[in-house]
Amino acid sequence: METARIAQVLDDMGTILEIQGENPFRCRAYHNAAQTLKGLPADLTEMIADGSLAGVQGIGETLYSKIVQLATTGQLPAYDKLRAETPPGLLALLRISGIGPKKIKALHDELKIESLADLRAAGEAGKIARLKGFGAKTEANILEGISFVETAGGRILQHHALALVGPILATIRDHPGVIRAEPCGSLRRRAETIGDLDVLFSSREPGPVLDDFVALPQVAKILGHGPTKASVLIPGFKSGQLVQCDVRGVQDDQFAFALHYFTGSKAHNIAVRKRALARGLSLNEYALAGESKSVACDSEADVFKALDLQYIPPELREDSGEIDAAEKGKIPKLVEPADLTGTFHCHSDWSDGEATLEEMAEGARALGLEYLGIADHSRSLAMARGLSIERVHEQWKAIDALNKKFGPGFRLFKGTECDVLADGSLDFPDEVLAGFDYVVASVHSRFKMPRDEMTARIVKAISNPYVTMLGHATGRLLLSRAAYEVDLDAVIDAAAKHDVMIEINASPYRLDLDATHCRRARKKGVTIVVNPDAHSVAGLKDLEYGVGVARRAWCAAGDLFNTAPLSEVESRLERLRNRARVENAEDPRS
DNA sequence: GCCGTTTTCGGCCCGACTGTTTTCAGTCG
Repeated sequence: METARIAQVLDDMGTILEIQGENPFRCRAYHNAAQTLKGLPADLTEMIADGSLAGVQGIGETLYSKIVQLATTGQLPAYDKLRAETPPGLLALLRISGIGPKKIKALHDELKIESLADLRAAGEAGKIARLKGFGAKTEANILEGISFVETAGGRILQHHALALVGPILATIRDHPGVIRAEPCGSLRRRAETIGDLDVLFSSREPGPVLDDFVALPQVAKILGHGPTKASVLIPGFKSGQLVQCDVRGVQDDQFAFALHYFTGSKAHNIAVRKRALARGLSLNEYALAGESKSVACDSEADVFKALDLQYIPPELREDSGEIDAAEKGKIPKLVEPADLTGTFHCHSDWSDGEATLEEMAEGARALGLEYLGIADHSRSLAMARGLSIERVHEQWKAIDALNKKFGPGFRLFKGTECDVLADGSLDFPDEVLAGFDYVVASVHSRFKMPRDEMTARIVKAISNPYVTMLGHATGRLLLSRAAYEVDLDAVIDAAAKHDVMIEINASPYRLDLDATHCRRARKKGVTIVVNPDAHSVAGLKDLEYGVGVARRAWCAAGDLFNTAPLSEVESRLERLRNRARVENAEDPRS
């Protein structure tokens, strides 16, 4: 069974145990193990084989054997038993804000509620308000919560979250009483998608700032409003969608602690708190203090330092080895947007892009890049106006002319986003591929292929010596289309073997390869390249989202191909092309 | 269910806010 699926099973088990009223720490152990599995440093199967899984913190004897059983047989009787005991509809009730395991258990025990539909019926009949511990308000909130999960809820994409939080942050920063304000939460950690928006500010008097915040015109509903914290719903980008925004105010000498606390992740916070406790200190969102003393910190770096840790950037705070690394001073200097020297996977109006070659080049120069690779679609992708071989030759001439015009100092590269056909062959013959400076191989068709076939297809494409890099490795569209079935570890191994780079597709709709696999690919020696998949000049700016993924994957500037100066990029591409020529010359078929 | 240089039992992160209470449980982050 897939690691992600195993994590899901453990998560569900923890939740069912909660609803059954089990010891909360036992439940948490399941949730923690699920979290740990998602951030595992290597392939689960390998870690079972080499015994390293047994040493992982938080996975004891019991969970170890359950995980191994799931991984090898795909079955777990204990899970089947739990599911049989608990109506499946009960888990869905957790999505209602304000409803937790205790309330679900009470509703199930007292009213025989087994689904959202049951809950709605009970609420409309006024039965919920009569239960002990419930009341009229709770009943109204539950009914509202049901319509919320059915229509408005759900996560949002990073660029949408930024667009929503921008005006709120600006309003708060403009408030005369505000000293500092920052977005935190998953947005600051640059998570792939964002659940809700979190903003922290410092002020001697937070109350009036919050009063102004909840009075903002975009606020559709106030969920809570106290002297230091307020939660509201604001309209998102899909019609009817509402997004939760939480704002917290603290005193300025508390800001560093609060910023760390509200940035999370939860797992990271727990681990850091435990570390504080081991040093006789207690860490919360206001202070780091022991019995007799309190440690003043003006920045997060001070907080980490007080715990004998190197500064840990928000992107690494997932409790996936960062605390160990920080203790040993092994946190890398993460890549930054300014480190990028150019990028490769971009489209022009020769295929489905909006801008001309020259406009794209000027856009890249305006961002301070030294080179830009144009990789328009190949001939099979008619829908995206894929280029015929004839058009490819014409485009090369156009690029040559532009490069002559630009002179030294900037260069357009001739690339192609070449379709990987169903059998793993490429959409252009080798003699055409040989004329490009580089080749991005991407899958755009037959997404429903069985896993083995899809893996073999991509591995075969990667083994073509003309392929320079693999485009959007899983084809996923965040929040709208699942990844195709593929064994990414096999793909990563093949990329390492054939010296093929793997792209981080920086489009906020894709972010593909993801950070977890990207980190694994790096460990196996695969070179990473951040590409915006830009279809317009504005799309080039998506590079920053790709850098976010690279940072979450622990990448330093040197781990990426497109941080090297133009001359080095040219010579490496040249070397890779020569490799292809030599291999083909040795091939008895040619 | 996990864990251990105050250890093999007895802990396990902690505070704000809400709604139900009449001092607190549940939920959330």
